[in-house]
Amino acid sequence: MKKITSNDIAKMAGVSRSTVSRVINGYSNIPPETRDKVMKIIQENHYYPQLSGQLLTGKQMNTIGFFWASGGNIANSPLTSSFLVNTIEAAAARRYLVLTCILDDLVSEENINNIKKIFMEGRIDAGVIVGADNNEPILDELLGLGKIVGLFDYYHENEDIPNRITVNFDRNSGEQAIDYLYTLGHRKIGIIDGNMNRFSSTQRHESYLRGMQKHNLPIRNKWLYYGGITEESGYQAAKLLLENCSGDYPTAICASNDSVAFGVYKACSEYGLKIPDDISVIGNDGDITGEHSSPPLTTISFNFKDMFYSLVSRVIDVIEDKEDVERDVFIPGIFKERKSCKHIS
Amino acid sequence: MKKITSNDIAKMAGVSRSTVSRVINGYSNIPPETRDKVMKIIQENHYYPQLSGQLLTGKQMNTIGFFWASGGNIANSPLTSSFLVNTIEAAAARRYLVLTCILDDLVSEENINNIKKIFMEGRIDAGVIVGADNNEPILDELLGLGKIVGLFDYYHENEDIPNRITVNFDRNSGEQAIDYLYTLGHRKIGIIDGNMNRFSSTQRHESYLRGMQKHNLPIRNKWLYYGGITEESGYQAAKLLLENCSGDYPTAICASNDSVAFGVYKACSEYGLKIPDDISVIGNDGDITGEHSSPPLTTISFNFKDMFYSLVSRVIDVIEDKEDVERDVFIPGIFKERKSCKHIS
DNA sequence: CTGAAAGCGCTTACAG
DNA sequence: CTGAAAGCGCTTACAG
Repeated sequence: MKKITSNDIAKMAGVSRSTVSRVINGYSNIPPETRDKVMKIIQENHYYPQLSGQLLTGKQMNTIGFFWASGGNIANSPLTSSFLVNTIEAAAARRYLVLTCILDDLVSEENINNIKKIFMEGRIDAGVIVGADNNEPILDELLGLGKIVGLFDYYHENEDIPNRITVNFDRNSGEQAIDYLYTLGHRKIGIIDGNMNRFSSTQRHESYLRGMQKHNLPIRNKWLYYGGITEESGYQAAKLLLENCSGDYPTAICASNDSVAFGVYKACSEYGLKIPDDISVIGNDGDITGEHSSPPLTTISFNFKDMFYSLVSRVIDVIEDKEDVERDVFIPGIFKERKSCKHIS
Repeated sequence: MKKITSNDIAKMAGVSRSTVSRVINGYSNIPPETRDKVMKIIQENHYYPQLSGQLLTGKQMNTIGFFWASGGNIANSPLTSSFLVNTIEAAAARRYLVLTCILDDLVSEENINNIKKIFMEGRIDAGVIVGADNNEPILDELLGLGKIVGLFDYYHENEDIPNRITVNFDRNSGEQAIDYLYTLGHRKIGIIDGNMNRFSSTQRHESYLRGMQKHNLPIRNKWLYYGGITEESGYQAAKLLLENCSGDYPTAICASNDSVAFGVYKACSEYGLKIPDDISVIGNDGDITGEHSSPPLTTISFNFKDMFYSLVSRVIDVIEDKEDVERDVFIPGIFKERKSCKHIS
């Protein structure tokens, strides 16, 4: 099956390639009869202009890259796999396609070469990167080369880089959690942080501390631990906390994200502590699994669909040279009261 | 930032474009000094050959398309979102990228045009389509136009189309389920089918019937219902079954897939029937959620990762003109005994 | 070992 | 309204 070109169509229709091209691209100055004649031949022959030719004459790819930049399996968590799907759907709404790439990190030479190649050889008009630490050199390199990159959970203060687009979690969700616990009567509050290489985790950490200070609550090292992004990491951290506070348990624990909160659940259950009767737990993210956990997890929830739509549509705005595109957007959290926190006297 | 071309590199290095191209493509007849000189300039300038130029000289895209062809949200189920991830990883192992596309159906004119365009304009070397019914005209059209398409859960007997690659579930899992239930002493067995537009569902249906006949078990209409692919559909079907059999309950129910089985769980619980004490349930698929359901679901499990690796690697074999590529592969199920079936006397 | 030339499939000024 | 020509960025015979 020999590939058919605009030349072939032109010959069959008895016109020039220029005219074929004009018909395909909807030029107005083509008489209807010519147009119909050419279109008929095009359809009969299932002719589609080849991307290769179009690209060379300046056409865009209409494709954005989605890079999952952080080890672990994107598929295992409904939350993280929704990131990809949201990206695909947000792009489709603007008639863009998505080239997907799963990388274990942004550090190995092979991965760096891969991602750079994909950007540089003109395969994509822009890229969305998820799961990057806040200081990966490859990001600056891409940006320095003029590539448009959209980042989820990434932010640098006081830097104005027009081709860098970000979407982030609102930075006050920690304080929100503390306020709520304070209202419920809690004064001894423990904190389990997330992965401190991620922007959101550092912000939540600081926000927790701000909340504690505001209410003059003591910040005790024995109630403060580093977790991570997985349930396991939260479990390990919570076990340490419960083990090392010699019975002087906090009455509530703030978890930097919902996975960590589920780890806290597990550790508490091993220590015979009932949630929320013996200890209250509050999460961050709003993972749907928290609706069905027992008890259902009180959390600060974020609309990830909105976050990715915001990110992707601004990235596409920049591709299309729109003016006044907002570079950095923070999405507010929504407090979801469920059953994991209890009023104490 | 003006885009730099091989011409620019050639000038800077004091050689011809031909030589630059030869260096990039690793031709052997280049003296090391020339090679190094050119490479240095290339790296200093972050030069990457543009895909647009390479494509025109016959280079492949090294990209396969992943089309999710069936309404509903791929992200909601860990099972279905793993399909995409498995495809991406299997492709990456062969140095292919994946262009993803989520379609609600393969029927609307817009979707058909979209998918056809992606294939025809040379954006992808082949496509993998998941969730297609067994008789979508667009599939035959694509195949007829010589496009390489990989299909999951799709099969036509007695047809030899070299550019159609399939991977399917082994067709005896229904019989396996019946055999097992028979061994446990069950004689009154109900069946809830899946989406009968899918190849696997029809095969499971027939396989159940074969199993019943083999053991001379009665196939009663009142114990036989159509479900679908969702938990909700299984729930509705099971409710009908329990409602309409006037108390003459089957002692066991076969569910065409695990989601349907969870729907059966829900319906049984509403009817006050305990699993497995009052009624046994056996699924199909091996969704990990079945490990944690209560009771854990006995099922015929399939290794979806293997299935997608098999599919993708054979698709790539065909792209690369390898010989003797197996067109149709059936992956055997693995019986997973958990806690949802009980021995009865 | 290496350069000049042709060609891949398009689109777009340019000229008429 | 429409065709001939130039050009986009590469690679690959061809010739030397």
